This record gives sequence, C-alpha cells and structure tokens, in this order.
Amino acid sequence: MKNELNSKYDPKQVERKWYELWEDGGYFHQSPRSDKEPFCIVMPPPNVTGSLHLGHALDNTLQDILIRFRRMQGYNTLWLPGTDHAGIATQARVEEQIAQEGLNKYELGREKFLERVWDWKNEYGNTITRQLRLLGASCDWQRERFTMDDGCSKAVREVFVRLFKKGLIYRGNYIVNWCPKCQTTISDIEVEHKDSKGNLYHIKYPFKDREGFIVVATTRPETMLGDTAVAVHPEDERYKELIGKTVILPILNREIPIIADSYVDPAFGSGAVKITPAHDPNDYEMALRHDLPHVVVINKDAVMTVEAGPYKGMDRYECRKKLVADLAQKDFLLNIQEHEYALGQCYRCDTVIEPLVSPQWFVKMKPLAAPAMEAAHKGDVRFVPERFTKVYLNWLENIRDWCISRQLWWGHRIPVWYCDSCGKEICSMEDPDNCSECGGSLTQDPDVLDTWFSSALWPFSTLGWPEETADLQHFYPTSVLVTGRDIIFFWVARMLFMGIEFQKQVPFYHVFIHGLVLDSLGRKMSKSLGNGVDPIEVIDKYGADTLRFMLVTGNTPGNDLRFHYEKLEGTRNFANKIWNASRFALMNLHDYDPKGELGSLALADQWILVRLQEVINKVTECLDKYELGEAARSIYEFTWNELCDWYIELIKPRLYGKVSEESRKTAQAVLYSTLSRTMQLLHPFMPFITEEIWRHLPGDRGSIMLSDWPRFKEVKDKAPVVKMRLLMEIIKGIRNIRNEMNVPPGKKAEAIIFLKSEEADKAVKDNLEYIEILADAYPIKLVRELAKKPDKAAAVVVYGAEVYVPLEGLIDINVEIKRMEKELATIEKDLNLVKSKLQNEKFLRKAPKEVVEKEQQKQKELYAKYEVLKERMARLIEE
RNA sequence: GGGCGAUUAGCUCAGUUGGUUAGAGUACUUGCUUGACAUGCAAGGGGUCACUGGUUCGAGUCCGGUAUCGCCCACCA
Repeated sequence: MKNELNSKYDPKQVERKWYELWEDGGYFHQSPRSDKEPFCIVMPPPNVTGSLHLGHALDNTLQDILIRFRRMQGYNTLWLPGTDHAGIATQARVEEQIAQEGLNKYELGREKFLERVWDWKNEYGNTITRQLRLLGASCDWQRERFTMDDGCSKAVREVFVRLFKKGLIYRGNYIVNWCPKCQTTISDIEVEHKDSKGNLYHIKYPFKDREGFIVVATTRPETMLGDTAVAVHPEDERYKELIGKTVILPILNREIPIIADSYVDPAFGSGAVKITPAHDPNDYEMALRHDLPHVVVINKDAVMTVEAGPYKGMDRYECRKKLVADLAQKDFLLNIQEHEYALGQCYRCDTVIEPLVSPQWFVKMKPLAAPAMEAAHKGDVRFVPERFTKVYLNWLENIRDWCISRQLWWGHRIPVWYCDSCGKEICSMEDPDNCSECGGSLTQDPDVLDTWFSSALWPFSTLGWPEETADLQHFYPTSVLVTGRDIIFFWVARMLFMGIEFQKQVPFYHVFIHGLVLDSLGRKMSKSLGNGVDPIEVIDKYGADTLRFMLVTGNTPGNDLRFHYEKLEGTRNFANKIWNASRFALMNLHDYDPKGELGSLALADQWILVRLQEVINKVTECLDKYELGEAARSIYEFTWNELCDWYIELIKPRLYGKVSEESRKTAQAVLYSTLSRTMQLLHPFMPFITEEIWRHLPGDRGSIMLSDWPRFKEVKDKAPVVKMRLLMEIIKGIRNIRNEMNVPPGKKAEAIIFLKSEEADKAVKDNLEYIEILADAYPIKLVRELAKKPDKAAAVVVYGAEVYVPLEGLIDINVEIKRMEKELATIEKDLNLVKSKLQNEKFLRKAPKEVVEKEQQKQKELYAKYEVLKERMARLIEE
C-alpha cells in the first residue's frame, strides 16, 4: 500500500481524480429496471446563464448528501440534473451581446436572434454544470436535461394543449403587470413589493352642475388623466347625496360620474377614490362591476399617450411632476401628504411595474389549486420543516389566475394560431398549415410561456413524459424535493398542481426546505452589496469537502446560515485531522490482513465499537429525518473526540508492538474497521477525502460511494462504556492536577488510586496502562483499603475511586485548597438540587421509575464524593 | 394589516416526542517541537437559555403575553 501521504491534506490532489473516476465509471447512473427500491431527486435546474453561488452550493450539497446516503443504503438512486432556459435572463444576456455589435434583436429578426441564443447556450450554458462537478455532485449526467430540449418542449406543448382543451388555459384582455423596461408581462409573484416613500395628493374635482368640488386622494396623480369615475362608499353620509352626480376632470375637462362601491374605505384619504380602470387593478375590477370605460393614458414604454392631452409623449414621472404643478397653479391641488406605500417593482430590473390592460394567456388556478392543497392536507406531500406547509397553503388559498404569456422570443412559443381571415383560434399538438374552418392562412401567437411553466413539469418531463417511459414508472413520484424557501411559490406549488393534474400523483413525497446563505453580518449576498462569496474560489482554496461540511454543520432545516471564513477554517482543520488520523492508521496497518484472526478485545476496543454502533444509529436516524446538521456534528465529535483523542492514543503501544503480537493484530483490526465505517458515515458529507482514504486502506473494496452503508447492530453490553468512563475520569483528574500544580510535562507523576468496589478495582487494574499512557502517571499504586489518606498530595475524587498524586515539595497547599473548594461548591450545589427532588413526594410519586432511579444514583455518587472532599478539606485547613 | 422565524458563553450556532451537572466551534488564559496532525495536544475561565405569566413532580424545550431584530405575504387609493 502506498502510504506516502503528505502531513497536510491537499484537496487538489484528489478531488478531480475521483470525480472523473466516478463519472466515467457510470457510478451516478442507474437503470430503471431494478428490483431495488427507487430513490429519486430531480435537481432544481439552475439558470443556464448562471454560475454557481453559495445558494446552489448549499442546495446541491444537501441533495448530494441524501443521494449518496441512499445509494449506499442500497436504493436504486437517481439524481437528475439539468438547466433552465431562464427566458428573460438569457434573452437579456444575448441582447447585450448583440448590442455590442451595434445590433438589436429586431434588426436581427426572430429566427436569427434565436439562433444566437442557442449559440450562446451551447457555448456558455454548461458553466454551472461544470461547477457542480467540482462540488462533487453525484448526479446522473447521462440523464441531464434542459427545459427547452425536445422532450421538455414536447411535454410543455402537451400540457398546454390539454389544459387549453379543458378550459383551464384561456386568453383574455385583463389587467396585468407590465414591466416597461423588460417589455413583457410578469406574473403576480414576480412583482416585488417594496415599501417606498411617496406622496398622497389630494385633488379637487369640481361638480358639473353646482359650485364646489369633491376631493380625491391618489399616490399616482398622472393616472387621473385616465379617470372614468370617482367612487365613494355607498354608506358614506358625507357623499351619499352625490352618488350619480357628475364631476369635471381637471385639466382635461372630461365629465365623469360619481359612483358607489363598497370597496372604498371611507376612512382612508378623503373617502373618495378616483377610478382609472386602465392603470390600476382595483379600479379595473370596479370598472367591470360598473361597466366603466377604459382610457389608456400610459403606453408600454411608460410614456403618456395621446389620451393624456397636453402631456402626450412625456415619461410617466415627468408627467406627474408637470401635472402636479399645473394642478397647483390652477388651484385644483388641495394638499400633498407624505405617504408610505408598497411599490410594485420588477423582480429582475427593479423597474416600477405599470399595470395595464392587455390580451394575455392565463391558467385558471382554482381548479388546479384545490387538489394541490388537499395533497398537503392529506399528507401526500410533507414539508420539512413542517411550518412551510402553512406558507404553501396560504398562498394557494388566495391564488389568482396565472398570467403565462411573455413578450419574449426565447422560450416555449405558445402553440396557438390565429386565422388571418376568419380569426379562428387553433391550439394543437401539431403545427397547423392553414385554418381548419376557412382554409385561410395562419399566424402563430408571438408570445412565449413563462419560464416557470416548463419548470412546473420538471419532475415528469425529465423522466420522459408524455411517453410512458420506464424511468417515469420507476422513479415517479420522486422521493424528495430539496430547495430554498424563496422558491416555494414559484416552483414547488406549481410542480405540485401540475404533477397532480397530469400524473394523478404528487411529484414528490417530501419537500425539504433550507434557508439562505447570508454574509457574516447576516445580510443577503448580492451583487450591489458586493458581499458575495464565490464557492468556486472557496473550493479552490479549501476543497469541496470543506465547503460542503461547513455548509451543513450547525444548521437546522429551514434556517438561514451565515458564512464565516473562521468556520471554513475550522472545517478545513477537521478534514486535516481526518487525514492525519488516517495517515497514522495507514502507517500502522501496512501489514494488516483483513482476513486475519481476531484476538480478544481490549477495553478500549470494546468501548470504541460500542460507541461506533451508537454513532451509526444516530447518523442514520438523523439522515432519515433530514437532520443533516446533527448527523454531521455527531460524526465530527466521534471522529475527533473519541476516535482520535482517546482510542488512537490508547492503542499506540499495542500498535508499536509493545504489548503482544496478538494485541497488535486486534488493535489493527478494530482501528481498521472503525476508521472504515467512520469514513463511510462521513462519505455523503465529504465524498472526496473519504474516497481517497478508503482507497488507501488495505483490501480492494472498490469505491466507497458504492459500499454498503454501515448497518446498526445494537450492543447490549454497555459495561465497557461505564468502565471507560471511570478510567477517563481518573485520567482527566490526574491531568488536571498536573496542570494546576505545574508538574513539568516530562515528569512522571506518582499516583495512588483507592478503589472502592470490586468492579472498579478490576477495571482499573486490567487497564492500568491507559492511565500511564494518557496521564503520564507512574508508578501507580492501587489499593482497596486506605487507612490514612496521603498528605501532601493533590486529590481527585470520582465515583468509585479516589486518586492521590503525592507532590512532595511541588504542592502548594493553597492551590490545593482552592481546587477542593471549587469542586466542593459545585458538588454541594448539585447535591442540594438532587436532594430537593428526592425529598419531593410528588416527584417520587409521579416521575417515571427510571428517572427517579437515575436521581437516586446521582445522589449516591455525589454524596460519596462529597463526603471524601469534605473530610479532606477539613484536614487541609487544619494543617 | 396578516403570517413566520430568531433571541442560549465575547462571537457564530447546536440542543426535534419535557427528565444526568445546558453543549460545540471560534476567541480568550496557562502549559506543551508528546514517534498522525501546531490546520495539533493537555488543562482552564466564560451562560439568571430576551423578558413575563402559566401548565407540570420537573421547562432552554409546551402554552399565553411583551420587547427587539429579520424574513415572507397583502389590490386602502
């Protein structure tokens, strides 16, 4: 075996090598023709325009951990990767590119432009998938998909046509969210509401038939040019008699009616609302109820139309300024109040959304939402953590129809044609040649679908639907969806209702939600703040294993986590610790024969094997419950604090052959097996270093990622743990004395250990060398009787034993008294606590027997210590 | 306006059916070139678990309220 391992772990030496071997070896790929139980995750497809950020790194690390865990457990495991065509983002990227050539997309034409986008995608679109490989993602690249590949496009078409025929997709002229910059509609959830400071303008609208005016309040005065009514609450005493009267719209001098509608809140503003059906969603709704005309005063570029009269051609904000000035000058402006309100902005470019009426395509949501909600109610789909169920349900309960058409070129073209002659609307799976009604020529709807429309089909489109593929049958419904909580509405909810509609089954059983990766100050990472951390740089510097482990430790499902370099360094140190422990093991396993006979187990062997089983159990349970942070923590603690700090130290003399050949072989066997299993437990978290170590360990066992997950075997006999605890306490006690009393490191410390029971005596006697090795104590005298307690000695009292370290000349009596005082104080405190519990009748009556017994045992132990300490204190003070 | 989360050691966080003495990492103090590791070893200091009321034999953990911070949702112009 080649053991020339460097004393520092260098991830660069191993990561790429193993990834290539795994991928080339087809280890990530599984056939759907398997008797094994399937376990499948579809990867949330990152945008083709994207490069890996820490959010992706976290999301994919979590998925990879689950996948590697289940794969080792023997599931037929599929992690299906892919990318999203990301309509607006990608199109914008290419528009920028051609702009540098002095072109725009109209000059290029739709067809040519799309060619350019595909070129761009082919050239740059795999950046992120390359980066995912660096992270160690064990997804099946042979099944990699793209939301606009042939299969996904076919699924999109099929879904559209079916929903259309069912009446769940319709076209209508409704008010939508329009982004004047992106020049497209966006859906309700793509509008981000940000609190902003603005004004509430109070404007006088004079009556037509009499003196006076009614005052309306608005935050957007420029829209008044499109007003077609003023509304008041029907019960509002102030305005009751005005209902039905006519007012004159200032500036434009248009006559508009005063109407009554209970939507109006009499307590807000003046209690009278100007109604602009073409530019406000609420007003639009009200116009429907009252059959009011629309006057469009703002166009798609956010520029005032001809209807705006003197303001025609002005930008909407320029118009506002001018109009307010004009109103003031003509005495129509009553006053201006400062007013804070939620301003709708485009999620992509932050431009203020302009609501406008336009013919668009919609998905009728109520019929789809109902079964999706039921699935959560029935538990067919379960959110982890559970609290996100409410977020999901709450959104679906209040859902409105989903606007799916986008005025873009890059995306799935809406499969609807209009007859140029008779106007017939044709929606079909196959592109029609001419009108089925009149034979006239056809024009296809120019719009494309919302990117999320195709993402919504991802769990089944990627498995081959609409074909009834073996993959689909075997892997659908998928096992779990792992994603950030920011995407529950955009994606999770939509996949659920589409999955239920088209597969009659939920797309996944569990939704595992994680939080965001924040910067060290708890802020979101963003380009504008410049506080982003590039995971690829982190991998380059610290290794993928370190990044992965750091991202999952100390984190709980659904909660955000902060990124600290200190934490990264701590994790890097852990990787190095593992590396060196393994290096040590390898140095001592060069002649180890896995098939050799096993001698009798020493106490340390028995102890570490019990602990190993407990850790196997804990880690497996935690992974089952998606408590990845807890799982990682227990491996960390076991590896460092038990395996390295105690076990390896204890077996050194045996490995060096200082005890016996048989003992050496046994230590080798236990070390080998414990280290192997630990590496397996750790593998899902740190795939590279564990593979590297695994391959160096004796025996050719192939790849660790294909090895069998350690199976928990309960060890009934916990006596080794009890015995070890006694020895550890004695050792720690002596170490403490050495430190406090400044015993020079090299100097052996003499110890007298008074054992109070047969068992304790035996445990210590049989393992005396542990104390010698780890506490540097020698000679050690064991006694069963102690008539006279040693003077001029430092003492440590543990349950079952008293340890004395004679320190003639070295001992400072005052230091010793202080030590004793401190010890006594804590024991006294604990003892009082236990006593009061045990004196409490109710406790004795109501608490479970085990708990009472535990307390009694505790009292016994504390009391024994207390007695000895008390007596010793008295004597020390006497002197 | 509603909902959710957080509040535990100087800092960052664990603590998931209520039950040993509330833990870790980091920082800090002291001592160590100990035949894997100074990215290390040993020892140590540091917490009225935000506040408040309740349920319980027993609360960091469950329930009610308050405060501060953060996030999400929302068509009062």
